[in-house]
Amino acid sequence: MIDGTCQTFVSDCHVRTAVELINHAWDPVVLSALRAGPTRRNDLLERIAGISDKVLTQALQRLLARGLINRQGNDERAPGRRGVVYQLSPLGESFANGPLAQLAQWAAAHQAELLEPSTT
Amino acid sequence: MIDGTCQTFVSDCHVRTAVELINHAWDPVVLSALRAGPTRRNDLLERIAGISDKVLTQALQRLLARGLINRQGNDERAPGRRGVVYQLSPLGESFANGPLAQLAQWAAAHQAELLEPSTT
DNA sequence: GGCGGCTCCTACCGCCTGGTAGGAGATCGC
DNA sequence: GCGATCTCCTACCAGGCGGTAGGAGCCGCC
Repeated sequence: MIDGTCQTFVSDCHVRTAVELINHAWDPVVLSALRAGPTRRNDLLERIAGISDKVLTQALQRLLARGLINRQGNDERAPGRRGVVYQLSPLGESFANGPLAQLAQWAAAHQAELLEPSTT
Repeated sequence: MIDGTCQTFVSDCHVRTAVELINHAWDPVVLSALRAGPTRRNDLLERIAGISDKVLTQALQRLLARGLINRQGNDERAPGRRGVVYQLSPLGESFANGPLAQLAQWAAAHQAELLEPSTT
């Protein structure tokens, strides 16, 4: 997907590129949680409140693969290693503090106007 | 979901609120396509390139239900009515031109740095 | 050594999104 | 009238995300 069909200024295929970054519902939440600084996996599990063990692992792997976060403490994923710490990469920081934060701000500002399809 | 647990400034639960707006991959694409102005359904089908008939209908319904777009030309959805035109509501405009556009801009600017998990 | 905590994996299952196919109803043009 | 076009719906299906459960391997503490 997302071929080079981008005649319009920015918002035709780049939207899809952007959407892929937040397609997995939990990824931006993890990203946002990491804005507080380097965090261990278990702390993320407690902080994020609602995320499951597996989903967090997958989200971290996706974000790692995308280069949005780094892990520190081990060269490879090793079970049991305790010093493992995840943190935002410069790219991830730029994303989390830029568009992601603005998205959240917009949602916060317009939350009242948003008609939720589920709220009858 | 998204209860009032929002002790952190903006980016804990508002992120989830925001994510719900773009959870359906095609919604922001449709929204972005509507930035060009009021458009008929069939024109959207051609313009968006890749969207299927059903998905467009569903996306339009979701966006309508959320108040992000309006339809003009009929009071109710009526099969066959030709004058039906969809356009951004003020809320949708604020979203499409604000955070969504910035998201796309960020994606455009950092596209090269994004390692895609699928690109080998 | 024994126990618990931490990280990570797998297998299974349910739900939802998106794709395909087909059709209904209405309008327009001939 | 008739066909073409447009809007919208339904049914079915594949794939993926997320949740649950269970377990493996390693570490630190007692």
